[in-house]
Amino acid sequence: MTPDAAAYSISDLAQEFNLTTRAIRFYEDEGLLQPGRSGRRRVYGTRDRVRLKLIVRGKRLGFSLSEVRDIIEMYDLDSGEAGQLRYFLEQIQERREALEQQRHDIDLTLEELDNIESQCQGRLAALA
Amino acid sequence: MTPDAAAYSISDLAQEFNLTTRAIRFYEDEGLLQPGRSGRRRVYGTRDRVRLKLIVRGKRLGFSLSEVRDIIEMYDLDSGEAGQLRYFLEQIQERREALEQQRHDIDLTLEELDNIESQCQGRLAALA
DNA sequence: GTTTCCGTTTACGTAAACGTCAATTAAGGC
DNA sequence: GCCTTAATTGACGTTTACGTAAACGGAAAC
Repeated sequence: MTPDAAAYSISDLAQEFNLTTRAIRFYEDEGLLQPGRSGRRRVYGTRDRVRLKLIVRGKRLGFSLSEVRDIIEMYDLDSGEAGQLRYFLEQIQERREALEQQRHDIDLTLEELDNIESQCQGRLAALA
Repeated sequence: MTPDAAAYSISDLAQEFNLTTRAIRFYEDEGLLQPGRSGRRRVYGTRDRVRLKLIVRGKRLGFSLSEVRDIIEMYDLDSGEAGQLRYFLEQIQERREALEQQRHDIDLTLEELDNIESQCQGRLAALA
């Protein structure tokens, strides 16, 4: 008994992740999802749900779909070959550096927002 | 004497920020930059350099150019009106929340990268 | 004085990520 | 049986963010 009995329709997932069904089908065309079929209808399982979660998170981080695909493929590593593994490790390191750069950018931007906010507050107070 | 004597050519900035001149002109078309002219040639000052820095940072964070424009406009607040100020404060809060969400996403992704890396390392060690 | 090198302008091209029909199908409600 | 509603497929349209090619301008090198 697999605990993977969960099944979702396309609109279930569209609602949950605030996406359009068109977008979800598009992700499938791009090879990011592989739902089953019940007749002609798509049936999504836990695996695809997890992938969708990765997709929307990736999008929030500004990743392109092909970058998201790269990341997803990292999760699916069944390549036992050493060369592949080393390559993966490189990729992981690159991603990590990019993400740390992003976090730094975020911190800078947040600081600047603080400054701007202070100025706004100051002016607002001056109008009182 | 303003300390704003700094002047850059388009290719200076292109090189510094690793952009094409085409991109920089495009940003000007979009109203994000307002270089001066010496004859027909564009001359960029400190102000535009700062803006370019904001642009590339914004792009690293996945912002669209119009979102970057919104942010840049926040820096240029000379609106003394209270309504405007309150509106700005709202915008700032929205941005802040989005950025904090991003940072959370980054942390999640970094954790997962750690897991994947461990698995990779493990398999690699198993091959030795 | 002409080659060389930037820079400019204009315009068309393009890839990514969907949106938006339109036509069709299948399933459920009554 | 019919109607509504959700889902599918296919095709074309759209926006963003530039790329690329063509044709010209001016200044500097030689």
